[in-house]
Amino acid sequence: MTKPVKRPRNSAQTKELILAAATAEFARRGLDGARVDQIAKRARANKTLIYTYFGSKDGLFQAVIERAYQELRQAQRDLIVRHLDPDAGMEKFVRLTYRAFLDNPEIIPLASSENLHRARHLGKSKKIRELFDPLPETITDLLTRGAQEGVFRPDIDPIDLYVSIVSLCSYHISNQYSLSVLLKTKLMIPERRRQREEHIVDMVRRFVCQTDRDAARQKSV
Amino acid sequence: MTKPVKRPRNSAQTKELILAAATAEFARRGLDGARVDQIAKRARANKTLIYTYFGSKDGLFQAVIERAYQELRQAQRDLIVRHLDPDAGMEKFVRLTYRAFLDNPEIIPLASSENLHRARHLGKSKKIRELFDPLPETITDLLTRGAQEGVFRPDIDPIDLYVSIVSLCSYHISNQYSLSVLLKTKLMIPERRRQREEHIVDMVRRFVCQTDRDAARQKSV
Amino acid sequence: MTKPVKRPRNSAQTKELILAAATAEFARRGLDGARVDQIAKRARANKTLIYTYFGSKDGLFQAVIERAYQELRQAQRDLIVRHLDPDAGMEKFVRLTYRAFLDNPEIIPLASSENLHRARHLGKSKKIRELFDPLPETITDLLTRGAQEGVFRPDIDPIDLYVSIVSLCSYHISNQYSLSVLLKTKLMIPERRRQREEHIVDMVRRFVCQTDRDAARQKSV
Amino acid sequence: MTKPVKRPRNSAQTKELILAAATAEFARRGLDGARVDQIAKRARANKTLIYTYFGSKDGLFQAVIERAYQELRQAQRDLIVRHLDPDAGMEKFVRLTYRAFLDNPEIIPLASSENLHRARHLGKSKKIRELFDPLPETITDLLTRGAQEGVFRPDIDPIDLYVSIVSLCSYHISNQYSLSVLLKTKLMIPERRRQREEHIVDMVRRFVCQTDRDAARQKSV
DNA sequence: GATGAATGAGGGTTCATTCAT
DNA sequence: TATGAATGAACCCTCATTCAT
Repeated sequence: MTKPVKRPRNSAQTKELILAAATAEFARRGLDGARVDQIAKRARANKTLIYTYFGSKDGLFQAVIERAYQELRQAQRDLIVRHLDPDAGMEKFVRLTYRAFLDNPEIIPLASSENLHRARHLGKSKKIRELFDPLPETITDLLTRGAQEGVFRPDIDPIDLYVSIVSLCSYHISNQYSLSVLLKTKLMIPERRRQREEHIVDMVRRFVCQTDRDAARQKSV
Repeated sequence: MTKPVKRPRNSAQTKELILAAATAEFARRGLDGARVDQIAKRARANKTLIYTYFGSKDGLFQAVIERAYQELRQAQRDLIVRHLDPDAGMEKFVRLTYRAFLDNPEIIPLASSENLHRARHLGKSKKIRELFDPLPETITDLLTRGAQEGVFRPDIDPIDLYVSIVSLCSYHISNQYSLSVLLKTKLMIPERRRQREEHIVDMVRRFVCQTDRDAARQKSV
Repeated sequence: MTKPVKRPRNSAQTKELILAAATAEFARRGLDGARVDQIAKRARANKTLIYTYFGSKDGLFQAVIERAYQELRQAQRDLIVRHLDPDAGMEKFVRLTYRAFLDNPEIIPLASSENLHRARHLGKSKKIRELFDPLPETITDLLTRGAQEGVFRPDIDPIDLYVSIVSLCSYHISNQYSLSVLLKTKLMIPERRRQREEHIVDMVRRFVCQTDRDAARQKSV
Repeated sequence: MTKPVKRPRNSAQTKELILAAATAEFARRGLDGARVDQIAKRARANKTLIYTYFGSKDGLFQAVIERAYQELRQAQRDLIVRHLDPDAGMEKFVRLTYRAFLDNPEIIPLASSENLHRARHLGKSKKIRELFDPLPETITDLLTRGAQEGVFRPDIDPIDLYVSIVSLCSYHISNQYSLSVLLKTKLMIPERRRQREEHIVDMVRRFVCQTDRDAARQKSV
C-alpha cells in the first residue's frame, strides 16, 4: 500500500506556493485579517513550513509585499519611455502605470494594509527602496526633455506629478467598493475602466503640456 | 489617596467618548487590528458599555464610519460652490475637498479598512448613501455652467472628474508612509502639503478649462 | 406633558410579576441557562428590583421553586383520599398526582435543574420540607386501610410506591423530547396523554391490589 | 525540579481524555453550567484541542451524549431477552435496564440537560436514533410471546410499558436529591437500591402478567 | 524537509451584580 | 420605590507559534 504522495519535496516550489497563497490572503483580508491557517490550507502546505521559510506572519507579509512591489515595478517598465519623445513618452508612462496596477491588483490592498502599519515592512527592505530609485529620474527626464522641446511646461514638480499619476491610477481601484456605494456607479466594469484610462491620460497631458497662454506668459517673463 | 474620578452617569457623553476612542483606534489600526479592550481603555469606559451601546465591534465600526463620513461631508460644504462662478467654484470645490480630508484625517484609514471589507458597513447605511446624493449634482452644475459660459470644456464626465479630485486629494495621505519610503520624500510636511494643494488645483483647472486649441476644434465641429 | 406611567408602585404585584417571569424562564432554560436580564424584561420590571426583592439570581430561583412546589402540593390535594375507600382512594391519588404535574408543568424542568444542583435550594427551605410531611402518611394510610380490608397486599413500601407513582407521572414529561426522538413517538399529544394516565392507574392498581394468588400465599403463611 | 510530564502526542488518547472529562463535567453541571476551561483542566489538555477535535462546546456535548447513549444501549443488552421465555425475559429486561443506568450514571443528568435543550443534539444524531430502533421490537417480542403462552395479558402497549420501565429505573436516580429532601430518605444507599430493583421487577411483572381474574374476563369475552 | 499535535496568550462577548440618581 | 448606567469577572473561542516525531 503506497501512501499518497502529497507533493515532491521541493522547497522552492513550496515556498512559491506559500507566497502565492499569502499574497492572495493578505490582499483579500489585510495583514491583520489574514489567517496563517488559511494561508497554509490555500497553499496545501503545512503550517510549520511557513515558519521554517519565513520566520513569522510578519516575515511572510514582508516577503509578500517585497515580491508584489517587485512585480509592480517590472510591469511598469518605465525605462522604456526614456527612448520616446516626451509627449508620447508621458502618455506611455501613464498607460504603463495604469496597466501595472490592473495586472497586479493585489498590490493595492497590500499597500493599503502596509500603510495602515505605517510602512513598517517596506522601511526594512533596502531591495524595494532601490527598486524605486530610477523612477523620479524617469519623470524628470521626460519633463526636462519636454520642456526643452517647448511642449511641456518648464516648472513641473516631478514628485507631485508622479504622486498624481499614481493617485489617479489606483485610488478608484483601492476604493472601488466605497466609491460604488457613494457614487452609485460601478467603477471597475470594463467600459468604465477604459474610459478612466483615457481620462487619466488626458488629465496628465493637459497638465504637463504647454498651452498658448502658458507660452505667452512664459515669454513675457 | 484620591479615589479615581468616575465618569458621571451620562450615557450620551459615554457614547460619545467611546465613539471618539473607537474612531482613533480604528483609524490607527483598522477594523481587524483594533482591540475592543484598547478602545474601552482609551474611552475610560467599561468594555461592556460598547456592547450596550453599539452591539458589537462591527456595530461600533459602522457607527464610526457613519459619523466620519458625515463629518467629512459637512466639512466639504460643496453646496457653497453653486453660488460661485464656475471657475472660482471649481477651485473652491477642490480646496474644500482637500481641506475636508486634512481636517478629518481619520476618514482616510477608515475608508481603507472599509474597502478591505468591501464596503460591507457602508452598504448597510442608507444615511451615508443619502449624504452623497447631492455631490454629483454639484459637479454637474459647475461643469454645465462652465460649459455654457465657454470657460469649461463641454464633454467632461462628472464622475470621472470627482473620482480624480478625490484621488488627488487623498491618495498621498492614505499612502503617505509607503510613498515616503519609495520616493524618499516626506509628503505631509506643511510646506509640501501647501504645494500639493496648489498642484491639485492647477491640475483640475487645466483639465476642465477650455484652451484656445479646444475652442478652435470645437468651433470647427 | 405627562410621563407615561409604567406601572403603579405596587411592590407585591411587581414581585409577583417577577416571580412569574422567573418561573417561566427557569423552567425553559434551567438555572444556569436563564438570564436575569431576560427575566426582568419578561416581567417588565427593572433588573435592580430582582436584587431588591430576591437578593440574587440564586435567591430568585429559590423563591421560584418554593412557590412551584407549593402549588404542586396544592394541586395534588392528597388529603382528599383519606376519606375515600382504599381502592378508589389510590386511583384518585394517582390521578391527582398526574394532573398536578400536567397543570403545573414548570415544576418538572425546575426540579430537573434543582437536581442538577443537588437540591441545594430545596435543602435550605424548611417550608418545602414541611409541605411534604403529610405525603408518606397519606400513602401509608391508604395502604394500611387497604390491607386491613384485604384489598391491598400488606407488604408494600409506601416510599417505593410513591416514588414509582411520581416516576410514572412525570418522567415522560420531563424527558418528552429525548423520548420522542428515541422512540419516534410524540408522548405529549392529548390522546397519548390520556392513554398514559389510564396506563399508570392500571399499573399502580395491579401493583397494590391483592390477587387470588397473593391471598392464597398469604393464607399459607 | 522535575519538568511537568507532558502527554505524549496521541490525538486519539487526547480526544478520549477530553470526552471523559467532558462527560463528567456535563453530567455534573449540565450543558450550561459546565465550563470549557474546567473540562480542559480535568482532561489535562489544552483548551484549544477541544475546539480542534469537537468544534465547539455544543459539538463536544453532542459527542458526549452520543457516546453516553451508545454505552447505555450496550449495557442494556436487550437482545439477550429474545432467547428467554417471556416471564424470565421481562424480568431480565427490567434488571438489565436498571443496571444499565446504575453502571452509566452520567446518562441521567446528561439526558436531563438534553431535555432542557429540547433534545436539540439528539435530534441531529442519526447514529443514536438507529441505536434505539430495535428496542420497541424487543418489548413487542416479549409481550407477544407472553400473550401467546397465556402468561401475559394481550393488550399491553409496548411503548407505554417501556416508558414506564425507564421511568421506574431512572427517575429516583435523576431526582435523588430532591426526593431525599422531600421524602427524608436517601434513595441511593445500596440497601435501598437493591430494594428498589426488586420493587420495579415486581411492579412490572404484576403489570404484564395475566391474573386469574384477567383470564376469567378474557374468556367471557 | 515535512507533519500533526499541542500551547498560551489574548479576542470578542456575556453576565450577574452594583451604583447613583 | 424605581431606574438607567456602569462594572469586573468570566466565558467561549481563535490565533500565531512551537514541539515532537
